[in-house]
Amino acid sequence: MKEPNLAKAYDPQQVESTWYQHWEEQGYFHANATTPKTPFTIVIPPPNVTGSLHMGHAMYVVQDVITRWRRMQGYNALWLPGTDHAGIATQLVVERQLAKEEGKTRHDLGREAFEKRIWAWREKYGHRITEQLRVLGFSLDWQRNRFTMDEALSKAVTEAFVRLHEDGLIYRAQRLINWCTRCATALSDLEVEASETDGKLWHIAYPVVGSETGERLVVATTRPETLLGDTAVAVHPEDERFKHLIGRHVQLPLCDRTIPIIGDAILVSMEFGTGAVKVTPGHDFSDFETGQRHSLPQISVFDFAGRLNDKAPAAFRGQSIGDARKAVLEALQNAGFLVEEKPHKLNLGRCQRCDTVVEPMLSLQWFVRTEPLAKPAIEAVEQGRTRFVPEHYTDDYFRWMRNIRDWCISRQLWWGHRIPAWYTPAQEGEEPQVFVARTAEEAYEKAGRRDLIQDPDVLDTWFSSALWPFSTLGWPEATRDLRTFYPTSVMETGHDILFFWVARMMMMGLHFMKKVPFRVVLLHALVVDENGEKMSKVRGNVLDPLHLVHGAGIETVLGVDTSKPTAQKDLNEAFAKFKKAFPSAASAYPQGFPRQGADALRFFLLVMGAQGRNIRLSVPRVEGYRHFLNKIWSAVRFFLMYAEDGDTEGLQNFRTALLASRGAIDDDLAKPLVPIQLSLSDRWILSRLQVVTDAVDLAWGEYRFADGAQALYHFFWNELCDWYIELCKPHLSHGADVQKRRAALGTLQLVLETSLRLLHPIIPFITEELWLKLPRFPGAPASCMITLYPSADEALKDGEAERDMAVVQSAVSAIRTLKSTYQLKSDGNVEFVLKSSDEATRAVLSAERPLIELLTRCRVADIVSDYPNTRGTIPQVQPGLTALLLNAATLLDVPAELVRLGKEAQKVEKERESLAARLANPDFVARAKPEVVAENRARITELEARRTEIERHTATLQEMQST
RNA sequence: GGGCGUAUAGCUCAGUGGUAGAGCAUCGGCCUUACAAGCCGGGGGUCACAGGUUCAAGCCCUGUUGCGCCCA
Repeated sequence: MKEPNLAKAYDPQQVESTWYQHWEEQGYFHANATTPKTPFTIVIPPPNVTGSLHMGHAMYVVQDVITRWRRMQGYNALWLPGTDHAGIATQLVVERQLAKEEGKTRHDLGREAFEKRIWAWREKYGHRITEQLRVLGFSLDWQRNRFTMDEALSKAVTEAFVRLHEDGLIYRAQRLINWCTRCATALSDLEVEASETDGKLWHIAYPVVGSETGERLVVATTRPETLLGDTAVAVHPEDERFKHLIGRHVQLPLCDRTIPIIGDAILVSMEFGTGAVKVTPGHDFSDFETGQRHSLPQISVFDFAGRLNDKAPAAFRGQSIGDARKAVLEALQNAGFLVEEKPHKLNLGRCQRCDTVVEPMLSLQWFVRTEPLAKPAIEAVEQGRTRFVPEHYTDDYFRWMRNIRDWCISRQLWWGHRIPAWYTPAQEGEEPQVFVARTAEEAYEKAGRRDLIQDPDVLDTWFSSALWPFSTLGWPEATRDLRTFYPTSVMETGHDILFFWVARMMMMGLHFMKKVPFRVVLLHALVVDENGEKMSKVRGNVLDPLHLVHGAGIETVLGVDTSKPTAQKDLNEAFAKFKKAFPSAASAYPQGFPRQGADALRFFLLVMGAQGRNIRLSVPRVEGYRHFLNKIWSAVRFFLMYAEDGDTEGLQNFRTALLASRGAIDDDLAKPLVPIQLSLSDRWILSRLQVVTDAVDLAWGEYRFADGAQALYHFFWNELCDWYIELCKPHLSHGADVQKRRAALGTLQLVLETSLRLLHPIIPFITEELWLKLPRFPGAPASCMITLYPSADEALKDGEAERDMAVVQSAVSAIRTLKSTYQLKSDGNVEFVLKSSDEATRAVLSAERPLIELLTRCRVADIVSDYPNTRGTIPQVQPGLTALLLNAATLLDVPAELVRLGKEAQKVEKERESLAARLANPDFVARAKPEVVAENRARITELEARRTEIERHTATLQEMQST
């Protein structure tokens, strides 16, 4: 034994500070497009360039596991990194900075200067996110790092736009679109989030024109201010109350217009409100459609800044929409048109970015005609060329694709890809002509004139993202990368961007590349707080993954600025929110988080990311996985204490020699000169290693990461550490037999080395550190990450060893239970007899007696088939064997022992009865699978034996009690 | 309103028709020379509810309820 060259305890800081740079410098992350190896590609879902790391990015660990696994399996694995330019978000960030630092707006600067400003900002801060991805150990090929605003990718965007336009799949039209008054831009349907809001429902009376009875039609509305743009009132054509009014007109209150009463069964529900609906095609999507059905005019009464325009009556012009509502209601009230006002819950569309209520506005915008693009994208999934994991997302995909609406892609921003369309200058009474071209020159040529004006708008960021799987590989150029790595293998992302992104990549990939962009779409769970609520800044339930990785004081965790005078108050408020969202973390870490390390966080996310449910972030559980890493650390440390530096040659050949000795390698030269004498525990752990290797292989292949990670956790801790390491100790000690020592040391090294490789994709840092500490031989790879991923050796699977080991474990746990129940000392004087009627069991017990004694620190006095006089003993009856504590007369509390045995008997009897009932059922015997019947028979036999055994001891005790 | 997911130990979660499990927490005992970030042992369950299919249901089917998400 010696002091190993390894710190006593695992320290994530020490382990994680250097490896990443080394890996990157060595080029291990780089995929070469010219190797003959089979390519395996993942393109990263590009994080927002303005962003910083959040738990969603931490989930990229799934991609890293897949990539590292495939790389180790010998694939030419490419994981391509990049960021997107996040049009609105980035523009907002820089505008805010400009306002704060210089009190200026972007208009003060002008477009060109503002764009320069954003680029400068990007230069300064845009790399934060990529640095943070490195902290988590992600094996991204940084030589291929891409940004959606790169020259090449911008070219791809222009090319895609022009070609889609040529194909008739992009058009410009005046439509009702979603308008965010704060961001001052159009949005696509997806960027609008519906949120239930407390509002009111107003009943407003519209006088019927020419009614002799003074009849008034009362409509119900949640938006009275849009009344100014009404162009009809609709009732249900079957509604007996109003049927007679269809075709007549009403006087529009506050305006000197009359509007028709129409019958429309689609828009109007007779039960809702008053049964009459005002129709405002200029400000409501369903009204717009109604207007189309009835050829109604569209009147816009708001401008793009959210104020009433000159189409509204003079009294309201220039007011904000909110003010106008109050003014309209007041005017209606005064004029006697307001009938009723009651509370009402309504769904409001809000801007995804800034939460402002979105206004439907009539506007001239660019659209993608999606239906023809969706068709092949639907077929590709129907035919299985792309499949979803978990599978149920397939239905969501189909549903959305089959009801797809045209996609508004123009944005009134300054940051993004400028729309490649040029117009002739506006002239009285003439529509400007439109020229779509790759460059201004091309447009001039097409137009035959030079005084064209380029469209000021930019494209939706998601438009460029939709091209990501091929634009990042060089499209539209026919590059080597594109040939090699497209279609990509797996797309892994959160299910929240299935429509935003995945569906659109499918459409664009198929359109431009004629091949699906990816074969598998893996949709992971979202990371939520302990209550299952989505993390959001508003709720104050966001945790920064890096605070867990590096550790952080409570002020940092809560994001409180301690230099402010209100710091204490802010801290208290933030902590209250934190406590609500993360009760267990708040009680365990009131002062902040200790350093958990990237590996622990990775393990946690992977093991919790089982399919079909969200991941509730539990900091104590992350810590639990750090403890597991410490366990791995100390197990390797244990090995290093015994490993001898000079012996590496023998150990390097251990596996080969082992397999040759099993006949699994047909090579006499590989056979060891001295046979390898494996102990039962050696054979057992080697067999278990093969089983877990298979399990992991299966799990990764099916993208069941939780299963694989859990299997490895269980194997390493509960089999390798809890049993094998304890069992091999006597073989490693100084007095041990040299052959046994060699076998144990070789086995331990083999198992550790293989385990580290199996674990590497999950926890790359610690496995690299430890793997390199193991004895190495010349020619070995320089890093764990470029070794071969293990696969099971069939020759080392050993059913006999597993059965025999189960006997040993059963005996050990029987003795331990008694020891613990009776609080016996571990002074080596406690004696047991092991009893089994089965000869094979006794043989195993005899052979492994020293180990049983070692593991229990007790003496096994005898191993017998029967033990007639049990007076003065205390039994622990296990399946297949009984352990008897000897010389227990003084300890024995007869009534208490009777209770203990009684409970045991009850448990056995309950199970025996249910089995007996099952076996007594002729249908079961006749119809169940034969092996199940046999299993049940064997089990009932065993239970009966145990029952008899317990009854015998009970009888003895009762006899003792009565005498 | 439509769709999807989910309900299992105090908490977080596995469980792929055939003996209900893990981690954390809890209780008891251990500083046993790899690891107290540890070791050993114990307690803890009407598998949301109601029906059905089956020889057999936590698992499959139907319905109900709670929670979450998506779409309108």
